[in-house]
Amino acid sequence: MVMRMSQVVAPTLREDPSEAEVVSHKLMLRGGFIKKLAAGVYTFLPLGYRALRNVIGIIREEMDLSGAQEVCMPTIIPAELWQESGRWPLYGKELFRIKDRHDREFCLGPTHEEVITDLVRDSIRSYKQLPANLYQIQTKFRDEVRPRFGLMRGREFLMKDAYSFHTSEESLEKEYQNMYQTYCRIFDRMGLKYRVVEADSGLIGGGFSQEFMVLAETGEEEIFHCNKCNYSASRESAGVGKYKAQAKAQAEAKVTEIHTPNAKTIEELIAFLKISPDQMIKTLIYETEQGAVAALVRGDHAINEPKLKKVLGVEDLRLADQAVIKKVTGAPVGFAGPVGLKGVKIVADHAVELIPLSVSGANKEDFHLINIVYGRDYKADLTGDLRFAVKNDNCPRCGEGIFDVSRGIEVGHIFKLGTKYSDKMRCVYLDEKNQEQVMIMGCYGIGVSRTVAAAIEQNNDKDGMIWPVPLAPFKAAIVPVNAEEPEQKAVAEKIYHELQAKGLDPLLDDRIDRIGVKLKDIDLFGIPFKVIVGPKGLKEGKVEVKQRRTGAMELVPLDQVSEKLVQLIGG
RNA sequence: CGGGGAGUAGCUUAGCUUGGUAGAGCGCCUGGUUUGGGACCAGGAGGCCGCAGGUUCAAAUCCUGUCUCCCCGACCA
Repeated sequence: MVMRMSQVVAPTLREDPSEAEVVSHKLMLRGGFIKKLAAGVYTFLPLGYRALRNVIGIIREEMDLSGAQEVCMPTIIPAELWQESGRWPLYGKELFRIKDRHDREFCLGPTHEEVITDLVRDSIRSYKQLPANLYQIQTKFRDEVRPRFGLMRGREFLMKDAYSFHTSEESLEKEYQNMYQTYCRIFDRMGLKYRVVEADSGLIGGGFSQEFMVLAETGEEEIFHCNKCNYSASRESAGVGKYKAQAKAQAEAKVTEIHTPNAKTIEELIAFLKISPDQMIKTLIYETEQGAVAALVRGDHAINEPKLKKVLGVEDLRLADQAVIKKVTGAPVGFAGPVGLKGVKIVADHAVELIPLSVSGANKEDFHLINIVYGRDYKADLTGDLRFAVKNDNCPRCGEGIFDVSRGIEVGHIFKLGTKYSDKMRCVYLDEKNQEQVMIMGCYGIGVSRTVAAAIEQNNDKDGMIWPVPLAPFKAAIVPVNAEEPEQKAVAEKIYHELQAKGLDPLLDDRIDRIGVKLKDIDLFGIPFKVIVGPKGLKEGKVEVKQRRTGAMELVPLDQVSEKLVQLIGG
């Protein structure tokens, strides 16, 4: 097949479409890579689909190499399976629910633990068939509350999901490491800069998990990493290490009640009392299955509810409403504090204990207390790490370094699921002793379409995308300065066929357009190399080879062009 | 789901306050002049002004409802 630009369906735009905000979204729309059909639902046009196929190809090759087997499961899933796993009522509105003509309930699969578990429990009976790792590359649906940023957070998107089944934790651990290595190879091959972080496993459940983050200034996620050791974690799960030297409280300063009319928020208080937020105690009243609790964090910190759950050992946690707050503290919202608080468990973040003289609500409308000393004026029933980490916090792993923060885009996530699904869905096998055992599972995802967006997010400039070679929709574009001039035309065609013969995936820009227009488009597309065929070069029997990323240009004799590109593209 | 904003040609948009023949730039088509980084001239095609009601002699414009899209927040295997 000859790829001639004059025939490629790529409706490019000179202006940014008003619907796009982030750079990858703008560029893909401008380059005619994708077209929106509905919020969070996109068509891939030829150029976009070529890039997507490159991503798919690398993932598929590496997954196959890892020993995983590809399958393809339905996108439409009967509700019964989800009821069996218990997720039907839990998953909420994000689950795209539909009914068939007989009023039977289904959902569009947002993830496929249920389907794969159903498959494996019926297909695998013996320990001799384990371990097994099955994967698919398939469209997923999540009715996101707010789809945004183009392919970054769509409602319909392409995902690679793999599920492994084991007879032991050791076997799972081995496969988990295998997947870890496989993921590293996948993202290395794509030429993307990424970092692996420890993460919270969220609704999918299970224990330890790691996320693969493509680094980009514009990433949605904050990544915390130690400047001394190799600890790195997502904002949700980053632990806060031990605090260093603490100032001793001045015991003589007595707790004093201050009238603070209308000052309910931290901002209002620091302005009113002329203090800094790190002197404040933020007191949040929560309801749990064990009753109400008062959680304390420093005024400049944000509470991390999953951490709070862990420290308290509760399942159910929600912020108390006004009535409960009034009952617990005796004051309206905004005046809660730990001093004199009775009848609720008090749980404090480590940082709160260390405030020398702190300020909090007085549990009395329009009053706050100052000069509070921990241990003298109140004591927490429980202390722990309750808050989101911030830049410069101490590393919990090595205790030496502090956190740097960078931004990234989550493109991969690997989990040890354990028996969460196999247990509920009775996915069992017979072991050597003829005993029935529940399979232990792992689960490994890559956001395939999101990876395309992430690659652009990481690699672009004012002129457009800059594809890493392995992902580029075309590796090289041959651009005659004047496509109507016979010599240029002939030379361009010849080079085109040479490159194609060498499997270099070239594009021939045969459009009858001014050179500037053609080059602008090719740059926008992010094609790594351009071969410019013009009269100046031809006089000396040469063409120009120009690199998209660096702008570097080299004159290359005609008979050496294909060789040169083989060398540049790397075969 | 809460707050904000926007729907006018393929794209970017003006017009709306103060109702009276729907405009521009880009792109597209034809002809000509050009031709090494988004050319120029001339001519042309292309609009249910998101949709539905209402007010009015008359609605892109005013009123009501509704749908869609975007942004911030909450949410996010």
